[in-house]
Amino acid sequence: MKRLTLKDIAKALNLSVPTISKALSDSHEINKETKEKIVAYSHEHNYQYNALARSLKTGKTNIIGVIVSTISNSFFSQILEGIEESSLFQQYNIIIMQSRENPAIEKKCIDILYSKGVDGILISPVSDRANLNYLEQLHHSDCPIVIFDRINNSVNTFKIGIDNKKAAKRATQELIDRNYRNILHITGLANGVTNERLTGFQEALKQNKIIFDETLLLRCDLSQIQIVEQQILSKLKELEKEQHRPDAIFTATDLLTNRTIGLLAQQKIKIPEQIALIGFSNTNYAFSFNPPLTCVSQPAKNIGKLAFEKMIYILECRLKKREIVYETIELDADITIRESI
Amino acid sequence: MKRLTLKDIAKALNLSVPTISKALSDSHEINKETKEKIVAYSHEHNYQYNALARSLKTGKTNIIGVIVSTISNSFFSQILEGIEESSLFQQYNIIIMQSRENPAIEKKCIDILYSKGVDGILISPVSDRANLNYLEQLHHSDCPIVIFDRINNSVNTFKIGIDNKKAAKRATQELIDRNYRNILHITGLANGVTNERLTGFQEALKQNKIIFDETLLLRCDLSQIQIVEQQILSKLKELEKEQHRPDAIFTATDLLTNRTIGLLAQQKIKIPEQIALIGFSNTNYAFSFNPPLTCVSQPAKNIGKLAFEKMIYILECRLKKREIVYETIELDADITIRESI
DNA sequence: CTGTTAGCGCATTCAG
DNA sequence: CTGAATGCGCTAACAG
Repeated sequence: MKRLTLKDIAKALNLSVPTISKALSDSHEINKETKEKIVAYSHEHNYQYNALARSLKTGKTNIIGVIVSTISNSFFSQILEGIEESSLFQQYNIIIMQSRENPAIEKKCIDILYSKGVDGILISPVSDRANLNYLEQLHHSDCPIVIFDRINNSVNTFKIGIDNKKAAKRATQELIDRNYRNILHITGLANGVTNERLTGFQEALKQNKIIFDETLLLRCDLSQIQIVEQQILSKLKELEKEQHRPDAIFTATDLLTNRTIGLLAQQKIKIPEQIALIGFSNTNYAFSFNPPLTCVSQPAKNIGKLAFEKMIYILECRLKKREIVYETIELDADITIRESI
Repeated sequence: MKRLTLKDIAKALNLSVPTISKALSDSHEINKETKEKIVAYSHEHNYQYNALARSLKTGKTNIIGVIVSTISNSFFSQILEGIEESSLFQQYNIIIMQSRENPAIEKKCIDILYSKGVDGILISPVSDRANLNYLEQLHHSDCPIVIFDRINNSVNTFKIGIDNKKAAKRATQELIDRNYRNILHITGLANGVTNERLTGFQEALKQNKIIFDETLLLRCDLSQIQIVEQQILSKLKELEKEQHRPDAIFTATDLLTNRTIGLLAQQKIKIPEQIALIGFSNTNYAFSFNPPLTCVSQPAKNIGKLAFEKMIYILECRLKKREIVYETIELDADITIRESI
């Protein structure tokens, strides 16, 4: 069984191709009875229009490309769910690609999406530099870009994320309010998001007249889980040895929070009695942790939803030749108090 | 800046469109120097071929469609990661869609993917019936199908999943070996996968001469999380009241495992001292749970990888007009022993 | 109301 | 080695 085309239907019903096309798009130009005949036939034979041909003709694919670093990261998968949900609603589809924290792969993803003729690209960029010029250039030609999550850059478009500094500051303040003073901050290697969180952490300390202690800062290489665990463990041991055990830990990413809680359990260090823990975490599992985790969770699904909606807005404006005023939207992250601090 | 086409390049270099086309695909027909000139120009101006036009011409999109029920479910997001990884390797791209456990949406997803001209579809079908005839029909025409995860159906194609009965039987046996006898099985409403797990559970009981007790079976409506929690709670209370508290729980899905562990903590029921717990769980977080969770975890990423590879195999065979012998591959699920039983 | 013509961008004949 | 002609399936402009 080969794929049915307008031509096939036209031949079968002794009509012309454009007539079929118009009938199926419910044009008022077509006689009611012929229309019904055509619709009936095409339903019966399960006609599906060829989106490639249509897009080639119309210049519109109704596909939005999405680039994240890792699909299975729960933060991103929640964003993706938000995007997918909105896209369904708007008759759009999405192509998802993974940049794997690698600028070269990211470039390739962008190129592929562009060659597929996506109507726009939603992206959480790998780095603060790398492909940003390229994205800017695309955005100002025929492929609009909306940036989410990692919004600390100069691209002139819509950017949706959270106020990381503020969220980190609040989390730190929660610890300080409970009289924790020696707070170990565990974060990733330099990148926009974690840097902002570090700043928030430091500001909270300063505001409370606590002097920032370099030894209470650990930067982990997040690319390999074993290295992360090893780094955290040796930091804990180092501090232990110097009789400088922190009374609380603030972890800057989901992964770090997760591993830290597991490692503390393994070392039989009781949370929060011996060390308190607050962290960024976007899993639904935080309440099942040991103990139930107090955490900062980002409105991930909503970030996805907003990013998608802004894209649609751009596409509409361009269609109607309307001026666009870009904004950067920083949503608030929730702090959920449970039992770990 | 408008998109560059072959025509633009041809005009700029005073050559014809076919010459450019051939040069860029590195055809031996083209003179080395002209080729270099063309390649240089197209690089400099960042030419990206129009995949729509190419696909329309060649009849191949190099896109594989993937349909899962929910992207953010960690089991599926791991499968997706496996698929994406393999697809990158093979120069394919994937379009991911969510069926949301709804046959009507599933049908729509299939139609959209077909209309986009995907070269094939990987799917974890919503139900054991619903769209299976349709899938079978597509598979035998021009859009091959590979089924993963929910493979308990009669479609004649490659099917990749795990042996659910076997895995459930092993998990149950682990409990029995530790002398738990009153085991509560919490599962979803009827579907292929959970039914098989139930069968495995019952077989293990039978083999150990334990009589299956209807009151120790709870079927939850997984579509709403609140309902799930309420159902579990009232079951626990009911059993409590009848002085029939189970000594162990076996949960059949990731979601159920997660909520159960949280609820038990909330009710101050100690695991495993008061009730032991083993469950299907595909999160990386199991070891951070309260207590670290003994669980059955499926080789999700590998399921995705295999499903994709089988699809490529089908496409190759069809191209070379080779006979295909379909198989159903049931991978083994690992049981990781931690501290909850 | 229906049909004719044209062209989206590309790859694939086949001439020259 | 290069170019002219053709068509993938569809829609849009126009003619009848």
